[in-house]
Amino acid sequence: SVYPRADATPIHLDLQDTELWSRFEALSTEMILTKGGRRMFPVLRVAVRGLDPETLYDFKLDFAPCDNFRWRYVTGQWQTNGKQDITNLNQDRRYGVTVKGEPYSHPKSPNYGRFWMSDVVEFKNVKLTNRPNPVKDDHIILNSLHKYKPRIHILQSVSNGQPNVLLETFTFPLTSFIAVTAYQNEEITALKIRHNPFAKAFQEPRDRTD
Amino acid sequence: SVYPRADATPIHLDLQDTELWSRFEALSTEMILTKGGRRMFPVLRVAVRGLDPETLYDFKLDFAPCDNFRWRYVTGQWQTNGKQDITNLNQDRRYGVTVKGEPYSHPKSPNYGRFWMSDVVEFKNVKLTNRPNPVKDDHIILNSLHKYKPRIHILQSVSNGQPNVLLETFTFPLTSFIAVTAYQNEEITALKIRHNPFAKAFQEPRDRTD
DNA sequence: ATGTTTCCACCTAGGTGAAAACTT
DNA sequence: AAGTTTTCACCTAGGTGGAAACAT
Repeated sequence: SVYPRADATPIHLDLQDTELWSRFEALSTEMILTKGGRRMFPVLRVAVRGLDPETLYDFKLDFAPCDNFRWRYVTGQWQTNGKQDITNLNQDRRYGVTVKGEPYSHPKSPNYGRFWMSDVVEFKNVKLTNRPNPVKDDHIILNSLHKYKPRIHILQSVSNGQPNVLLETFTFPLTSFIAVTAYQNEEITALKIRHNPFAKAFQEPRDRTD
Repeated sequence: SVYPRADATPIHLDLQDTELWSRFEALSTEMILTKGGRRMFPVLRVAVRGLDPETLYDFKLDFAPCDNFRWRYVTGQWQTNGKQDITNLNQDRRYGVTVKGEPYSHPKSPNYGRFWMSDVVEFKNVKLTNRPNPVKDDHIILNSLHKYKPRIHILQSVSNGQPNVLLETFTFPLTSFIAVTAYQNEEITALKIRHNPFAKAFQEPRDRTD
């Protein structure tokens, strides 16, 4: 049995770190794919409002293709190949156009609205890969040199053998990116190194004004 | 509304690593308390059977006092002080005799029976402390030189504002221990160093027969 | 030519018991 | 004397981009 929403408050997700995302977006964000799976940086983080505190939800993440092109980086610019490439798309009954495989389920799913709203929800452990059949369920398969936008799906968790109910899907245009196996734009590399603590080995000392 | 159990299958928890626990138990197990919280070693791990796959459960862990004594280690033996010490006990309406504070909630709670039964449930991140008011909710307060036995509580997660229903409590006598701020029995220290990978710095090379 | 894979040094993050300092 | 607290070197575990090797 599905719990009806207690009220008509709209569900609202506030993307965090918008200033950082904007700096990447201004350069065209790139995300690395590896066989073993690579985390996203920046991490997709959202503050949540408008859930029923006592209802159970799943949070899921996937990546919708922004277009049907293959992209290339030439003379400092991202360009499309000109021709469409639809071999990597498929249609999912539940979520619409997306990529192969299941969406990534936030590891705290299922949980109550009260929990999801109590702190920023972050997808820091999802890993992007180009391996066709990843071993772990925290891996999402993407195609290199294709452009994607992250989507968060909120489902009402009903169980009792019934499929969960998709309540709403949120997309975050500011966080769209081109998947790559090696960084193309060296300004992107520099921005990753500057802000990702795990890349500290590559930081050069910098003055305090930036 | 509470889901009735689908059948009368008894819930069953199988303690894992019983051989290792036995070796500690034979020496009287000790667990370290620190201000910042210390993990247990060995880790409490159980295989679960008999849950309804589609019903939602919480798994909780706490520590029941084995007695009302304060213990001391003299001339290679653990002895009671002789006098009772009841200042550190209190009574909890839901769980019976236990220690101060809330039980530790397994971080995957709430989840479906199907999930809990799909793999061994391990409480590797719970931390034992003697700090009166721990900052984190993964800390459990114990009293040094007192003896405890771990208990796992299985609750049916109902939410909708109602309190969860305690279905059953399991105790694991083989895993009982005396809480200490420094190891007393050097054979316990040696056994910890031999089997805990984080203590590898203190391992001496040993032959392959043990 | 273009794109991918592997291996690596160098980090983050945090779990060990030892030993010395401290408390009562 | 007995027990606690702090600091530390040394680990586990795993996330970075670079660079060279590899593939097509």
